[in-house]
Amino acid sequence: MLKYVPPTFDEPIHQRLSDLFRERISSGEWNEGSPLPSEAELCSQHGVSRGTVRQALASLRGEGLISGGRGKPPVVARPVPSQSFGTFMSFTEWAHSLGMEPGQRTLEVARRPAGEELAGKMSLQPGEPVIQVLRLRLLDGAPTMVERSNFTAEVGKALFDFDTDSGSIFGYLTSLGVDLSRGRHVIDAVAADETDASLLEVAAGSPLLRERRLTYGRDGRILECSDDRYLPHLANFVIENTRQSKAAMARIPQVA
Amino acid sequence: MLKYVPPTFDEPIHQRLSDLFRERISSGEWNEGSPLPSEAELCSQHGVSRGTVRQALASLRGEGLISGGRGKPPVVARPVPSQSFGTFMSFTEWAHSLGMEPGQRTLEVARRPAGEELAGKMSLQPGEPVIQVLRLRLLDGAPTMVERSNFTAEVGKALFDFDTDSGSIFGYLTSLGVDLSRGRHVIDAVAADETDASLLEVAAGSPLLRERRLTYGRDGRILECSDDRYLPHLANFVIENTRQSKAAMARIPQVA
DNA sequence: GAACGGCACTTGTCCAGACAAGTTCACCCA
DNA sequence: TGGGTGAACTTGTCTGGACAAGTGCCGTTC
Repeated sequence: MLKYVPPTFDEPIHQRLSDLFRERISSGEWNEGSPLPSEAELCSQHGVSRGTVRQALASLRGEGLISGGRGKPPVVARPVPSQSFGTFMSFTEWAHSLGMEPGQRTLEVARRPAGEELAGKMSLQPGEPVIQVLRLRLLDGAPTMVERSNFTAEVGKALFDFDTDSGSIFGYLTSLGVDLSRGRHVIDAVAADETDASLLEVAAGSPLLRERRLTYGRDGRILECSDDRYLPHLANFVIENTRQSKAAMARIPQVA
Repeated sequence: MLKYVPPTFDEPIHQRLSDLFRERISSGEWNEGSPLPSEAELCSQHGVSRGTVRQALASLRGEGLISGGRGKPPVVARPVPSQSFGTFMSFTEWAHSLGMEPGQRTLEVARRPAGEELAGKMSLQPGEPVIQVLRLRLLDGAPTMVERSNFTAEVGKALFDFDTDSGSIFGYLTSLGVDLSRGRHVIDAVAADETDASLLEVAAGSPLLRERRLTYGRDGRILECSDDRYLPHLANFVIENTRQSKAAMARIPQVA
């Protein structure tokens, strides 16, 4: 075994290794179905103990990136659809990840007192002010989604200084240091109302794929409550699950 | 440290421990926000080495069930919505998990040659036989979902010996040793056609939440291709994601 | 040429130890 | 009484070792 290599950049070795292995997989250097180097080789190449290599590999196994059993090195598993927090939460970032041009047309930015229902959803008092934004979102110039967002006044006031036609509210708030930390998404279907129909250029009553989202800050407070309505032929949601790993998703009987 | 306890039931100790810990969390014995016993206590209680305890805890960390850092024992994290493979894949199992009565009415079980499109989806030759099942699914007697399933002939022929009005095809095939191993689900919205509308007792054109599923065997072959259409006020999908952990889900631009 | 057995190699499990980094509590001093 | 320091305790990281279970290849025998 080669000599001990101390951690650099304050990151533990096992994390650096797992990051490196992830990169090798995503770059195609280690491609689907191909075996990884043996543990002994990895220990030798990186000058670390077997336990450290195994810890890095365990992390990849937990993510479903590799699989295998005794006697043979692990192989790279089938890619599982997943998206980073930012790509999933931000339409703009999503469009860019597709190599498509995001667009937006703002219909309204308003400060209003929250009604009973909205206040309940956002854990606010009825009448408490919220900032509401209504936008049409486009992909490569095609109307794709109607977005109705409600932000707490504290967070949303910054939007009066932001050109909501320029792009991602998620990205802008994040750049201001707003810690948007967790999302909860409920997916269902609705009929296009008059506003939806007009903006999306479909008949009133057409089925739309609806995603209702609550976005939480680090302290668990709800910062955003939104309702996005997609043309279903332009956007879907895909998920995979296996016997070995639970999907962090559930089918629920009624709207929360 | 106490003496070595050999594994029983062919399951490694670390897995037995992580299963036990999961049970303690889901039963509420270790409830949200409360710290776990220290590693030293767990080692002592279970008569195992610290490495083994840490391996079990690492598994729970990877699932997001516990979190924490140096100097303090981990705490139980916020519950994340998730469902087991069986509960997500099987309407019957899902209903039972809700404490609701599942029901089904079979409209048809037929053996037919696969058309071009279906054959393509199922990696079959056009004209190759498939077994098609059309059923209405009910929750507590209320029409909830129209299910159109297509099985390979090899798997689906068993259904001619099964009373499809009695319950879960997924459960039945599994009991026959059919290894239904992985699912891929695409979620969108469609307008109810005449059949849907009539079965679900809604107006034609009403928005339905559609889940299209491919079910794979262990060897990666597609065994089932189905199209489930839910009344959106009776069933939704919920998912949560955080900056720390990717959701195994993606928004995609078009139907695969 | 095919089948079987043995051996070398591989991964999976579990143990033990050491050290670093972080937390908490008790005691002492101002 | 309050604040600071040190020690005990806790988790995180890394090392090394041993043994079991599984794989694959090579050699020998039929």
